[in-house]
Amino acid sequence: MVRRKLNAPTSYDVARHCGVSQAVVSRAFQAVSPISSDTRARVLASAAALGYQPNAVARSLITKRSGLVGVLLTEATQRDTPDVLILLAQALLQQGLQPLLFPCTQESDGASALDMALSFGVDGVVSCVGLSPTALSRALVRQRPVVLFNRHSDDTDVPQVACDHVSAARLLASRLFAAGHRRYAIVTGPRDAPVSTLRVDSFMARLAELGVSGVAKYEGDYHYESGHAAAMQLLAAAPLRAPSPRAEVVFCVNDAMALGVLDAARFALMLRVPSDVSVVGFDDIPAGRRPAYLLTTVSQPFEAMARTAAKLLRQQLDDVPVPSPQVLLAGTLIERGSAQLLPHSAAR
Amino acid sequence: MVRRKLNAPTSYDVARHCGVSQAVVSRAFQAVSPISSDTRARVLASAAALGYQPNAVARSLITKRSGLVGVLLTEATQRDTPDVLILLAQALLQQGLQPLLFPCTQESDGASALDMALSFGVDGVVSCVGLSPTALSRALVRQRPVVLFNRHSDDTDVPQVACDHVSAARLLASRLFAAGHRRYAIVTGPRDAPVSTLRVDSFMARLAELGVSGVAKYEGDYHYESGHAAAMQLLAAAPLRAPSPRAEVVFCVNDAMALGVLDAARFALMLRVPSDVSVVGFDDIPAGRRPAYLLTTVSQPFEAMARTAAKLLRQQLDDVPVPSPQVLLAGTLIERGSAQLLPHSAAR
DNA sequence: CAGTAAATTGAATTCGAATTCATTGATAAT
DNA sequence: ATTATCAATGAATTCGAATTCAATTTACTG
Repeated sequence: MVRRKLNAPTSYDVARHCGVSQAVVSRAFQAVSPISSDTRARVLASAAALGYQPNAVARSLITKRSGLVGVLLTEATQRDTPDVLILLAQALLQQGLQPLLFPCTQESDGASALDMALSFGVDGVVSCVGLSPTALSRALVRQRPVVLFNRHSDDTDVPQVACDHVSAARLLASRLFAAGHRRYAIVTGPRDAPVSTLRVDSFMARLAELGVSGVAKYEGDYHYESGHAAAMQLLAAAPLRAPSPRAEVVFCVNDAMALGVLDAARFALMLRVPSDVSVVGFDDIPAGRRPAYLLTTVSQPFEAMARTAAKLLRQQLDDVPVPSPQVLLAGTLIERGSAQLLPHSAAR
Repeated sequence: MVRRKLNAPTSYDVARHCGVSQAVVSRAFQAVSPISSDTRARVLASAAALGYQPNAVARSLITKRSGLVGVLLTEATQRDTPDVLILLAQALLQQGLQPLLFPCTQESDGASALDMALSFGVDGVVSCVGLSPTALSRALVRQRPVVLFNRHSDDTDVPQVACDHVSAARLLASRLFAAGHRRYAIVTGPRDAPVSTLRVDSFMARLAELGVSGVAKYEGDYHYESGHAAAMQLLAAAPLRAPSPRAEVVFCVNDAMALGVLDAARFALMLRVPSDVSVVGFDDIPAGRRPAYLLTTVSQPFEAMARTAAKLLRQQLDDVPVPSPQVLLAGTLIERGSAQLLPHSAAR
């Protein structure tokens, strides 16, 4: 029986076709290896004729390098910042790494996703999911670098790339204060969302430094609807309590909720934005850029973050020492119509 | 020297620890295999103690099954319908398949991405990218099933899952006609975008059947801005040519452009929607649902499509014959404020 | 032209789990 | 008691490419 077409040709098939040994075929496909350029050309010609491509599985079994990178992400990552995934994928690809996806339903699934990724032989991991120290160490012990993406770990040896939520939130607070605002409300994310907590706490801390107190809080869930609901409560027409007149500014920890607040304010509460109330968000989602919203917000530098994460991974894989593994990239304040960030006098 | 911690424990380590042979360890990790439940328990205990997990690379070398599925997608897929990727990923995961991503810059990169995927040992492929017959056959010859996602191939043996763009576009045309509209304009996607062509042609064909002619066309590029530009030209205040008064309806082949049309109409041209002009889109992106837009559109059943694609793949991998591999799933017309789809009398 | 260094090549081994096949032990049937 | 049957186990082989090491060829030196 002739070799059944079913299986892809192997290096032995090429070797036979070309009249050399299998070892030579293998060498022909490596950048640097002891082989004459003449032989290499002949081998590559045979390979092309047979439609041979090296089997990545067999290769990675012996080299312990697969070229695969596990990408751990939550549904939330994908829903709130859909760009992240494709930007990460492209950045990894540019470093010659294939992204292998591990969507986690829960933030707590991270550990098992990581183990799964390791069993698939990934060379490293980019995690948009929080990872426990023990889970992390399982990867690190096996020399599988992990880069945290917009997640924090107390282990300072683990490279992290994140938007500088703290500075951005503080700057936002400073600017709003400078623009004259004194009464604030905040729409937070879920209680256990680390990024939300970070943004809220930093914003509040800065306000406190500036002497602002009595900030109203509403716990949202990152979705548009909860922003809408928050506005209905926070900005209700008749303030129930005398000491808390309506907020002048609503800071939402993400844009989706900010859009909900905007719509509720305008269409349900008949408030004008920004004259009656200002609204600021965080993330710079496309919808917020449109004339219908013109949301003032903070843009996260996802592209730079993705590139940095991929580069950090590449460096660690190449055993290049990573000097300062904790990279915080500054977000950009984007002033549109929904809130003014500078005093009138300061605006040109 | 003790076994260096570097490498993960292997089945031999477990075998030694447990006092059995490597073959037994292997068997303990398979669902059906000749092994006593007692031995299996002991092996699994040892495995847990050592932190052993079967090495998926070695396994797939011998079994020729990796549990990996190549997901081919273009940047456009990700940009225009970001949900698709995560829905696909989750659907595949539910079938026990890990998505390995291959983002293609060009629609024409599909073939090389497919080859790459094959060399990584994927069990099958879901392609959101068009694939040439020769590329397709390379996969099929090796028994790697391919499912096309929202792409068409003339090869009727290749399973395809898609939104029924034709029916949806025709229905949209019928409904708009029934609502009394007679003057139409269309904002298309790029000339070579297959999905755009399909939607436009079907819409036009139905209009032609209904006796409508003189439909204005504008070639957009799927982006918000081109919708805006299209509206500025199509709906310009002073109609330049007598025989083409302003369109009553603008059909955009995707929502992003429809939002551009809406904003241009309202904010730049000071037209009221839908009384001066109606706007319909296609895709049902989140932004179109918000009070600021209320876009009438067609929703693609991405979740069902993703589930179907994953199931089709699973079935083929399990050698279950796939009866009718071409699955068209109906889109849903969603009437919001930007266009009326039924005659007043028909509306309850 | 002998003699050594350098460049190529091939045979054999390796990676880790799955699987075949022969063997052992136990149970059931006669 | 004795053979037939079956379940459980282990030794050895396999998957396909990379790599080590020895063998061979080629090139160069004095």
